[in-house]
Amino acid sequence: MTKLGERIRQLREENNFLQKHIAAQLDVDTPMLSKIERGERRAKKEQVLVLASILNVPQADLLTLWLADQVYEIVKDEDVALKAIQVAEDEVKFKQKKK
Amino acid sequence: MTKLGERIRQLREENNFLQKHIAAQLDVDTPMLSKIERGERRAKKEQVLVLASILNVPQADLLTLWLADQVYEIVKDEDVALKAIQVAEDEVKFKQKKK
DNA sequence: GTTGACTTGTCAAATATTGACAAATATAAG
DNA sequence: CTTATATTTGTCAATATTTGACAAGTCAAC
Repeated sequence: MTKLGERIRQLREENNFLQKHIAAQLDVDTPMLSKIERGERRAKKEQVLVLASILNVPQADLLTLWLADQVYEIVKDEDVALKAIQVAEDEVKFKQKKK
Repeated sequence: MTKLGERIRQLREENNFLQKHIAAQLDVDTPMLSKIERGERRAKKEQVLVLASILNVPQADLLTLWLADQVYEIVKDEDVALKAIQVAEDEVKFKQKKK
């Protein structure tokens, strides 16, 4: 289960959309959307943006979940997961300052 | 430049080892080690463990940098980088609690 | 038992990553 | 300047991973 997939499904159901409907706009078949919702496949960034517009939420919201899923996937089985995330976070903060 | 690559080079120079020497123990050629040090190629996890033992530092230290590099690579160009990292961090913390 | 929504499994095609090599550059020594 | 050693750069085929598409499956409502 991915954060993004869960959120997409939640929003889709709130809006009473069928997978068929969303999938068509993403230009994939329903099995693919099903897999994205269940976290079996990763959406493309471009698809995340389209999803945000279909589901009427800010792009940043879904992009955040999309990235968070990828980060989590990398560290999830590691003892040093938290430490690694914090090192990366520090670097992001450092680079942002410089900008 | 990656955190891991910089650290490897630093440790290698502190110990006066040549790339040739380290590369042999990693079972790669020196161009490959050069690229790992400069962050042009990613080391395998197994190689990171060997590096820790060659360079006499705790495995966790290098693994942390190795993971942090990967996390940073994912989020580095994104506006929501920080938020995404924090979401992932929350999930790591949550899962750790459950264990 | 037919329909509609969704899921599962499989596969080849597209894409990305890897390791190896030759060649280039850099540095230092004689 | 020429040689020797260390490191870097560029390229390429081999390998691995990801992707999209399809057929077939489950499940629930009717």
